[in-house]
Amino acid sequence: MRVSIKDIAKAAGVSHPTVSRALSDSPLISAATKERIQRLAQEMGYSPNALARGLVTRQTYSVGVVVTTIADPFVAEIVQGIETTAHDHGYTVILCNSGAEPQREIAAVEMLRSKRVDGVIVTSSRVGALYLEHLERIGAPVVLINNHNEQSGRYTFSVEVDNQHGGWLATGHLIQLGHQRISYVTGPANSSSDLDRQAGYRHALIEAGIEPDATLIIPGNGRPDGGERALEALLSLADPPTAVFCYNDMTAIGLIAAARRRGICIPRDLSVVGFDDIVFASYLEPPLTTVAQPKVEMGRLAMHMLLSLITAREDNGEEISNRVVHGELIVRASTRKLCRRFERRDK
Amino acid sequence: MRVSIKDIAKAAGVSHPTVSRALSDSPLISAATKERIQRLAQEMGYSPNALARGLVTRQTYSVGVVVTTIADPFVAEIVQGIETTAHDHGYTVILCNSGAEPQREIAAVEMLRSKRVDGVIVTSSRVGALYLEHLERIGAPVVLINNHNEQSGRYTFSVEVDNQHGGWLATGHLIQLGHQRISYVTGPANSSSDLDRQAGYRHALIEAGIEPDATLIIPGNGRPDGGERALEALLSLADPPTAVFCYNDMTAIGLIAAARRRGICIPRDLSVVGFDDIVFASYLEPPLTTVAQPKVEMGRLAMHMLLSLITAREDNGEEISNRVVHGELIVRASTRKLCRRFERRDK
DNA sequence: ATATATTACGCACACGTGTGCGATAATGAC
DNA sequence: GTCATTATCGCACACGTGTGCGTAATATAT
Repeated sequence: MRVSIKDIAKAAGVSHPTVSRALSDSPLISAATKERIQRLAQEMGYSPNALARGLVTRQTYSVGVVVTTIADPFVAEIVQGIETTAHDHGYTVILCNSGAEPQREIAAVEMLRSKRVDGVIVTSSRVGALYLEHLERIGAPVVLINNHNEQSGRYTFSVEVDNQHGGWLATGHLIQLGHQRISYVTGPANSSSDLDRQAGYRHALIEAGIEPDATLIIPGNGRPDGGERALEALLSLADPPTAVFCYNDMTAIGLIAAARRRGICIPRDLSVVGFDDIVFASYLEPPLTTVAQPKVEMGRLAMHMLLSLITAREDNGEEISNRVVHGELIVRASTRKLCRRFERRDK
Repeated sequence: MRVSIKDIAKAAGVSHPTVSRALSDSPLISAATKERIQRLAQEMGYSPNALARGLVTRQTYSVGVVVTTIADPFVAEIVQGIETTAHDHGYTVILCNSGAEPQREIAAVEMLRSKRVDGVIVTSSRVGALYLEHLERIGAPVVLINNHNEQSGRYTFSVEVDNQHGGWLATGHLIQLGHQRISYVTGPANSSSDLDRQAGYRHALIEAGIEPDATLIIPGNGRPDGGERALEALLSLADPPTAVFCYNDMTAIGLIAAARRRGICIPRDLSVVGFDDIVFASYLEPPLTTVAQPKVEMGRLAMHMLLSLITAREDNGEEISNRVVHGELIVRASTRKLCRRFERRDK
C-alpha cells in the first residue's frame, strides 16, 4: 500500500524513472534490469497509484454511469452490460443513482467531473436542458441510452431502441388479434421513450383505420403502482378497452396484479402487452407478451461507443454515429384473440 | 475542465496556496479576498481535481462495491442502499461485477487498490481464503454483507441477516401448517448463507421431532433455472415432499414456473417458501410466502459501518462490531395447511 | 584508432493540490 | 515612538507518476 516506485528504485539501486519505464515494459530498459525490477515490484507488493498516474496522463480509465435507480431490473441489466465490457477494457465504473431528482443528478455529474472520468453514460430517462449543460461542462464524451438528444454530434451520442417501432409492433400485434379498443398506459412524464412508444401506438391504430381515442391514454409512472392505478382508471371508463399496451413490463406487472384482485382474467377479459422483457416477464402468470429490448447488448454497445469516443478524441472522431437497435415482439400468454361476445358489444 | 487553482491565482493576483485556502474556507484568509476568489472560481468554471487532492490527502472519498452480478434484484436493492448513503456522505461508489469468477474478482480488487479506495463492501457470496488475502492487502477497511468472516476484527467486519433464524422461521411455518416432508433447495455451492439457512431448516425439523432426511436436500444455484431443475429432481423422489423451502426467491420463482408446466398446483399440491422478499415476490402467482431481508437497510448499515471504520482509523476503532439483522416471515399465498389426503398417504 | 550510431540510464520538470513555516504589514499597548 | 501581537499572505516542499532530453558507456563502421 505504501510502497512507491521510489522505494523500488532505492531497493534496486536505480532511479525512479527507470522503474517507471521497466514496469511499463519500455524498450529503453535492458531486459535484465527490467526483469529484476518487475520481480522486485512483485515481491514488495507494489500497487501503482492510479491517482498519480491519472494526474499526469490525464486518463483515469474510469467512466461514470448515471441511472435513476439501480433497483429497476431493466436498468440493472443495462448496467451489467456496461460494467462487463468496461472491465474487459480495463475501465472502472462509477455508479450514480439520481433517484430522478434533478438536484441530486447535477451533484452526481459535478462529482464525476471532479473525479475526471474519461466518459459518461446516462440512462436516466429525462435529460433537461439545464442538466445537459452541466453534462457538457464535464469535458468528456457522453453516451445517452434511450434518450433522444437533438443536438447529437460534438461529444454526445446515443444508443436507443426504436421505441416507435416497438410501440407499433406491440399495438399491431393486438390489432391483428382483433382488438379495436386498445389502451396505452404511459411511463414517467416527459420521457422521450414514452412519447415515441405512444407515437408508434398511434401510428399502428391509424394504419389499421382505427381512430385514436384520447380517453384511452392512461397516465402511469413506469412502476407497478402506476400500473395498478391505471387498471382502476381503465375500468372506470364508459367504454373500457379489450387490450392494453403498457409503457414497460413493470407497469404491466402492477396492472396484472390489480386485475387479478378484481377478478379480471387475463388474457380472456383483457390482453396485456409490456415492453423491455425483463427477466420476470416470462415467470409471470400469465407469461407476459412484450417487446424485448436487448438490454445487456445495449449496455455493451454504449460502452463500446464511449470507448471509441475516448480513444478517438484527437484522431478521426467523425465516423461515430447514433445507434438504433430494434426491439423484438415476444408473444407469450397475456394476449389472445378477441372473443366474439366482446366484438358484439362493440357494434 | 482545464482551469486550476493556479489559473485562479493568476487572475486574482495572489498565490495558489491562497486560493486553496480560500476555497476550503480557511480562517487564515481575509473575508474580502475569500469572497473574491470564490466568485472568481465560480465564474471561471473551476472544478477541483479530485486526483491531485486525493494524492496529497490520501483520501479519495470513493468506496469499492464488489458483487457477483448487479442483474440480481436482491443485490441491486442492497447496492441501492449503499449508493444512496454513500452519496449522502460525499462518497462515490465504484461498482465491480465479479460474475463469481475468482480471477475476475481478484482483478477487481487489485483495481480498487490501485484507485486507492477508502473502503470496500463485498456482497459476493463466497469469500475464498485466497481472495480474503488479496482483500487484506488493499489496506482499507472491508465490510462483508451476508458473509461470515471468522477472523472478524482488524479492519474487516460484516453485516448479515440471521440466516439460521430465517431458515428456522420458514421451516417452522411449514411445520405449523402440518407438513412433515419438507425439502430444502440449496443456493450457490460453498456459500455460508446457504449453510446457515440449511442449519436453521434442520434445527426446526429436529425441534418438531421430525427426522431430517438427506434425500430431501436438493441442489440449486440461487437462480430460476436451478429452481426448475430442483422441481424435477424433487418429483422423481420415491416419497416426494409436500412442501419446499428454497434458498431464495429467485430459486422459488423457477420452481413455481416448472410446477405450473407440470400441472402441479401451488399451494394445493406443494407449499413453497422463499427467502429475500424481492420486489417480484408479491407479484407472483401465487404471491410468494418468504422471509424478508431488509435489503436497502442492510446496504445502508454496511455503508455506515464502513464510514465509521474509515473515520475511526486513528481514533477509537474498537467500538465497532459485526451487525446481525433479523429476517421477517411474510406469509402470502404459496403456502397452506397440508391436505388430509396427503397425510393419509404418509401413513 | 577515430568517428558515429546505439543502448541504457539519470536529471529535471510537470500534473494539481495541501500545508508548515517564515515574512510582511497592520494593529494595539505602553 | 518602540515593541509585541495579530492578521494575511507567499515560499517551498510534498504526494507518486510519466516523459523529454542529456549523458556516459558500449557497439559498429570507416
